[in-house]
Amino acid sequence: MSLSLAEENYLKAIYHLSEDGTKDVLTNALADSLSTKAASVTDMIKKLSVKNLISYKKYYGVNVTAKGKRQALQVIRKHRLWETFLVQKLDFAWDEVHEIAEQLEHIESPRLIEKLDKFLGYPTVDPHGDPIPNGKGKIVIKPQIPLDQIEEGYKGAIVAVKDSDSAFLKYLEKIGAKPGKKIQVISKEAYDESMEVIVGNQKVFISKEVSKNILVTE
Amino acid sequence: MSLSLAEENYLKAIYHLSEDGTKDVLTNALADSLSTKAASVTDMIKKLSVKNLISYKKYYGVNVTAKGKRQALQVIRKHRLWETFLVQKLDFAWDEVHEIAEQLEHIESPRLIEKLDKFLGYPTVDPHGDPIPNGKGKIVIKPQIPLDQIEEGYKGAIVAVKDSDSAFLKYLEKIGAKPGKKIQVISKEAYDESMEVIVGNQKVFISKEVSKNILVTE
DNA sequence: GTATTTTTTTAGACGAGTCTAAATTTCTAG
DNA sequence: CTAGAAATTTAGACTCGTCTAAAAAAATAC
Repeated sequence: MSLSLAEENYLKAIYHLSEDGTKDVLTNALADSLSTKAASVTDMIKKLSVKNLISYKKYYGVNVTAKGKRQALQVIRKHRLWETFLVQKLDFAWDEVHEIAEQLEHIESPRLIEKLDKFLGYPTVDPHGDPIPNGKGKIVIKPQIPLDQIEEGYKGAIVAVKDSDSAFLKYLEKIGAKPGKKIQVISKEAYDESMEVIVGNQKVFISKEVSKNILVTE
Repeated sequence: MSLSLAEENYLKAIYHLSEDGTKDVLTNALADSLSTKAASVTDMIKKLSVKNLISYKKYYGVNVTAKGKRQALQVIRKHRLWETFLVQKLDFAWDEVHEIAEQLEHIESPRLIEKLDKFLGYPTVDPHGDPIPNGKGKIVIKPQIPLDQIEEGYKGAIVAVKDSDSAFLKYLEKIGAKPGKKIQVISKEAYDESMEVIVGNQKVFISKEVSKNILVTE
């Protein structure tokens, strides 16, 4: 019983907008997120509801069921594995891969995903640092703290970045800051909370604007 | 002006059934090949015709136009590059990749295909030995002769296989015969045209049934 | 060269997914 | 607590790709 492309996209959007199933999602929010109209959302919501993938109470928003969550996580797993492939193997920049992965995530072949996962060395995070659900749909999240809450003398590594704005990603690229890289905090300015850090082996100054969007290990 | 999934599939089928644009394709042949009904074929044919991708005269079959051929070759290029990726990088067997490539060939991103091509080292043939059209849609074909027309003493290499039946491919796998492998003809039996050949460094007997489906260099 | 069979096309319908416009329900200001 | 605003749902229509059944054209048989 496999899902259509549209069904997968709705399910994924609901899962994300509900913040991993914790909040209910409103019709208009979903319409905005999917660049469609509220009427279309209502139609699709009814279908997913009949299939027991989401729970829906008229006028009060929707959320994924356990079954829907499983399916959403499979799509997310595929999306993030493909993004990892595009960046690591095909040499795409982080900010170019989203649209392509958006297409690739709908390819149906469990064997393909298994083999891709193996080929990539069973990665646990994608190029943005977002966790990749495993084959059973489990997400293993390492604790991650925004860099702006870190004190002088810290040593650790970047695990993820929050903002996915292209200009921001390009800036990070330039200073060599990407998930997996080691990072040290040399000094922190009390006045504006700007920091001097070592990332890779380069010393750089970063503003609070930037540091709050970089997530690091404990 | 990009094509829908169905349009791409029709175009590709027409191109293949017309033997690269040399013969006209009949409605029923197309319906069989696409596992659909003649009425559906007629409908789609009209659409492709309006878009100038095929030329169509009622009751007399269709063929690709120059524009349609270009598009068909792009899809075929993508299909064969993905098959190559699946076999060479993800370690699939030849006979498992067709259906997956059938999905992957519709992913739209010229940059993706360029980068995939580079990643694979600009291959000229896919795992079945079929030529991969280049970025401009040109096919570079090496001369290829069915092995059953070859005489004793020949030394050359396998360039392709004709039959794509799974059992046949598995048999070839077993005797180590795949495109790129060197092959020598030790002896040929006049009575049934069976042959003794060395492929790789293994000596094997093959029937005419098999040899006529193996294509080799001049 | 007419009759029968085969192939192709047309006519009309359907499901998926979307839309606009109108109706309904819920929210919110005063 | 009620009127107006905002959000959501319903009604009806459209496109895409498909189908079945019937009509039309072409091929074939005798």
